[in-house]
Amino acid sequence: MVTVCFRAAGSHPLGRIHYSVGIETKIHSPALPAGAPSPGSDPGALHHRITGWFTETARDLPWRDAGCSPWGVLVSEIMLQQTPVVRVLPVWQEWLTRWPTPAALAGEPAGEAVRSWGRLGYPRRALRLHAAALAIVREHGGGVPGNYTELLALPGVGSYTAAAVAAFAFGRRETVVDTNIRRVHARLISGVALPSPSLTASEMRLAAELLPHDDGTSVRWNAAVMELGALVCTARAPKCAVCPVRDSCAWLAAGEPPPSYTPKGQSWHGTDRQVRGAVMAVLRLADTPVPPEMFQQEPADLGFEEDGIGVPLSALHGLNSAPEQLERALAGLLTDGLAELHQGGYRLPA
DNA sequence: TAGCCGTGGCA
DNA sequence: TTGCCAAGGCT
Repeated sequence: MVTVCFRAAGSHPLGRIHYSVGIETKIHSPALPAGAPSPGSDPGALHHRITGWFTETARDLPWRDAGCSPWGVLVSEIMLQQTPVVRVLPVWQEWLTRWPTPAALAGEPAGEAVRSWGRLGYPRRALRLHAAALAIVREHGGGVPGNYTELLALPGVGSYTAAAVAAFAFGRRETVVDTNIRRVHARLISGVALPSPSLTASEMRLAAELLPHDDGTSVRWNAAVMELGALVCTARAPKCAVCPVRDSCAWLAAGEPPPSYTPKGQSWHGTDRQVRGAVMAVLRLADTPVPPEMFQQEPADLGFEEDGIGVPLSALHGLNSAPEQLERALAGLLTDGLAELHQGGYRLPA
């Protein structure tokens, strides 16, 4: 029994994690949660219909091109974390032109990565991507590693990104689970409107169960389910009328029951995050260190040109009444390595 | 593990 | 207009 199950998980990095955590409970647990509905149709039919739909309607994205390097795929996956495709596209093109290899990025200061990150958001991702490039050069001879475990060890690469790069850049069979795939599984298989707030072990088991056994098919399946979640099975107003598996959907069959919980929104106005974002916008524009007192002056006095949108400078100016908030933001940026003190002013890391 | 971390489009 | 949401990761 143990031998059989270990062999089944052996080629599967996530399976190995489960094995090391607790083999008895994992091995003897059923493939599907006890109370969960069964898929309702055989997986082969789902595979055929969803991958067939993918072949016909998939977006033509540059990181899906056969000629795209593993580095290009890795950069895209980091940029796409919590960020829509349309905003990633132009920045990805610029990055791959400027830094076509990990060594090219590793040869420049981290601050250049942060600056060229632009307004993608979560700029610490730029910092981690730069650190990942350094690690790739130092520990992997300049080539993006191709297996899950080595990818997972890179800065900014978590379980999703490691599986995605191994699958999409190297053709490996991996259980890829992102927010799109989770939502498709929740509706199609489990019959609920939304997946649970955080990724659960049963979701991983379900995804592993649904994964086609053949390497190539599994890669297409991962991409196809993700695309289905992004284009059809969307969080708000899903387009069920054009869904290739609508007649197999447990959520539709159940009468589209509403979510069992209400997601808590992310606050923004008046938060430290807003101040951090405003400070970062100024630092990206500045070519000399910015003294702390400058952050609360009139935008025009900073000597920068408005960048056409004008949000960051005016937003920062409007925060005059919260000096302690600015202090927290600046201290946090220093701690995170997104800014450094130089000659009495703040600048991007050199 | 729950909280934190940017940004902008859209309903 | 306000709030939701987007190919998550880290502590």
